[in-house]
Amino acid sequence: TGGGCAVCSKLTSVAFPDWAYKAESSPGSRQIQLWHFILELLQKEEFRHVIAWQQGEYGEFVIKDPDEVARLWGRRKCKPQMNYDKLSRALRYYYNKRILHKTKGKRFTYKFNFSKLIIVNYPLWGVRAPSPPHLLCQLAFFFFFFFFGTGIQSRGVLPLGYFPSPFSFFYFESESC
DNA sequence: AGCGGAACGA
DNA sequence: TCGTTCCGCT
Repeated sequence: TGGGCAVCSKLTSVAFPDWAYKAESSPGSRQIQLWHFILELLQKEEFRHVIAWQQGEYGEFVIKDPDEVARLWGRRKCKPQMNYDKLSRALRYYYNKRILHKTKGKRFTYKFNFSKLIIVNYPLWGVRAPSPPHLLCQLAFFFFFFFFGTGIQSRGVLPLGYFPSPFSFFYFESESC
């Protein structure tokens, strides 16, 4: 069912669905989710040749090497039989959840719905890193995306590379298969 | 390449 | 619930 997060609700007066705030991949918590993993790869320069942000629109990314992304995802989930066909099916389930959508006409290109993702996840950020600077930054982003929504055109004001950094708290290198 | 139904499972 | 696996269709 819908569910709701007490902390989120206090900060925003809105109850979010379960998937939105149960974002942790920390020990004892739930497993990593695919869109976290995608964000993680996007964040690291060493994977630029595999997956990268697309210039032009915020949140849009291109999978340059589908086989490699699938291999990496399979390794993380201990699913050696993973391939792009299966991975892309998982991505397609995000369409209805409004986490992602497909950029039509552009091969291997998808776009994050950042307005939704960041709004629902930034309150969580405050729980984990409640220091004043973080809170301020978090609130700034919150209102930025609240008012500007998802269809923001990149004008070079905010470098694309800066974008995924707020998500770094999601990820913890770990685990072996 | 991309889509979405169906069965399945942890 | 979030994929994984498989697959027919476009």
